[in-house]
Amino acid sequence: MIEGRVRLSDVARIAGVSAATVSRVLHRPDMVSADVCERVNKIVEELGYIANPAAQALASARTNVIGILVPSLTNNVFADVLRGIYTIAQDSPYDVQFGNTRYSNLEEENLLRIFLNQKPAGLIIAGTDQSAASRAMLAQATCPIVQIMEIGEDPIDMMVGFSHVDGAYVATAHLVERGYRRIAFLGARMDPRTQRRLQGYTAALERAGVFDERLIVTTPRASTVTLGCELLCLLLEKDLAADAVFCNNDDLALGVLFECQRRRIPVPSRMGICGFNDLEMMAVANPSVTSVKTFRLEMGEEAIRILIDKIEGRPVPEGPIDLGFKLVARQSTQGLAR
Amino acid sequence: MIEGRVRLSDVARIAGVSAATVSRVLHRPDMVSADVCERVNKIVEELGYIANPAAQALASARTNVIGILVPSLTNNVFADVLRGIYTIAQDSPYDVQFGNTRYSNLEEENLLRIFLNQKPAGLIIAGTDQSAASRAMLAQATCPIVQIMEIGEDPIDMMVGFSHVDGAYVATAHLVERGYRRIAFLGARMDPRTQRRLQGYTAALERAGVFDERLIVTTPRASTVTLGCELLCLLLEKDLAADAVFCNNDDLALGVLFECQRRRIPVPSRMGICGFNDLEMMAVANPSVTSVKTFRLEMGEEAIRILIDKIEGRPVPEGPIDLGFKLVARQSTQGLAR
DNA sequence: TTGTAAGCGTTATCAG
DNA sequence: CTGATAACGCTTACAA
Repeated sequence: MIEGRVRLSDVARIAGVSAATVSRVLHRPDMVSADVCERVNKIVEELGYIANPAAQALASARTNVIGILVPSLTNNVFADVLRGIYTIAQDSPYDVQFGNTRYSNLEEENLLRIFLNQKPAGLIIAGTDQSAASRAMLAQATCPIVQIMEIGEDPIDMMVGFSHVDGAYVATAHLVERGYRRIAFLGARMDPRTQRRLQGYTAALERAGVFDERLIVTTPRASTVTLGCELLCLLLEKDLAADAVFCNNDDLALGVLFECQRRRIPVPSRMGICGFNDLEMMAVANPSVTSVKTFRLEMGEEAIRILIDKIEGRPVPEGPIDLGFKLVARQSTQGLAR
Repeated sequence: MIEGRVRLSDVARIAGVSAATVSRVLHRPDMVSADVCERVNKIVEELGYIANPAAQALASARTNVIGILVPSLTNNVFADVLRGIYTIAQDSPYDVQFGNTRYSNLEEENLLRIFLNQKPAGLIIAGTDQSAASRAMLAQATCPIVQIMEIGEDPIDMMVGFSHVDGAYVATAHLVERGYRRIAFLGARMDPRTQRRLQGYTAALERAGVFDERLIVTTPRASTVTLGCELLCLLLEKDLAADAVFCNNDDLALGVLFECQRRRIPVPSRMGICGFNDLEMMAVANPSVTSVKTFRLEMGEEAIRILIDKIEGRPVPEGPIDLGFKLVARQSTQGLAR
């Protein structure tokens, strides 16, 4: 038994070869004769040798770390994206390391500095609204980078997402098409993606000639179901004869549904409700709630897939990858009572 | 301007001191004269020097990484715990690194091997049901370890959690006390903590003399709101005159509520519903849903707090830390119609 | 209080 | 195809 950790040199000594050879067996087996390869592998196995990542990183000036920068780790939406990333990363030689920017450009810069300092193999970063400082750091980075969640102007490198403006536009147009006219917007957090949804909402209503700015109710607070209840209360207090709400996300929509039930406001005959993201529960709520399905899992999977492809020198699709969205019309927007 | 990354030696050269001194300024400022200290710090600042973590780890044979091993990163419950951990870790010199064991002992072993190989500063691991192999590895580890989520027998090192058996017992006893008699158990995933909740449920009903094994409906699938609907359907199909359900968690409970609404089964007058964890939305559902509040954020915070205390040699509480739980009775268990 | 110098465990260059 | 040997950037006795 070897005292302490098993090192490369231990494997080498026991296999009767040099450390360099063991290293080659592990990284470039094609450069080593088959029998040496096999013998070394057996000993690696027997000894349970695991490379010291610090030494590897130091010697090779690179790591197998893929850094992920998102504004929240726990929010349903990002949780799904992370799950997608994780799924693919599991079967790859890369370790993912998550950083939580907490919706702050400053925190993003700090994390970026730390991550980049580790010479990561690649980087995934949420959104397209990085600060100038972050942009500068990213521009200097030598590793591939994928921006996720949105599709936008001048990608830093690669990009996979969808148009929040269009998603909101389609949802709002659907409400108009179902006969709703006094359509409110309920928004929480008001991060860049929420702002874009507000844009889409506005565009759709202006096009239909029924836009009324007073129907927009927002808050910087993080969205929760409870907050959905509260925002609906705020809206109703304004007494603007709202007959539908487009919610920035499904948590709010569910809260609106609960609050309507509590106030005996019939959904959808007196109040239409549309959410965003299409969380699993929207389909089974009662009434079921219309939402805009987004492909969060797929976004994570695709992002890390093309990132790894690029890291390993394989060809990747040209230009931003638009995963789109899908309006899922359900009971909650079936139209007003006639 | 220095080409490439700024190294310790660059700082040393410009400050006119040795590399060792710079290292001391950064780690043991008390060993260095005040003015040298100040001068070095200024240059570190100016140059934007950030230590190469790989070199640090290699030279010092330790890291500032705290490893976190949980069965899921996205499940609401763990998401909250992780958030608590993150909050505290942010203001510490430690980096947290998450590992997802996906409810598998085997994956846990593999991750443990990888983590331990990095000589982490500390480890947080969910649950008390580690495999023999994992236990052995943990026993050999030289860093402090905190087991979270549960309180149980022979802690490996430190422990912070609560009793799932007791939580379920109290919830079930509450249903009995409110007059329900045909109380079903709906459980998903059936991980160790769910099993213990089932134990508590069973104990409470046996004590009340109303235990009926046929009322237990479980599935290995992961819990979702949709699954709550499905499990209730399964239960009702059995035609056992169930008059209440204790759900393994709040997702299921919400699904049960929706399904009851759909089937026009009045809650709570014909069907009582109790969840577990007390997610934010339970309070605003309609009717509001009774649940067992658990202190997930606090669990994460406390776990990493005592871990860091121990790492840094400060005294830590003796024995497991029981954070308890709290039954929150709401409309959904107000009793049967008389 | 400060500097010198020897590693830490790999990888990579260059011969052979 | 394989083996020496010199980095990689930092920490830490040990000396001064």
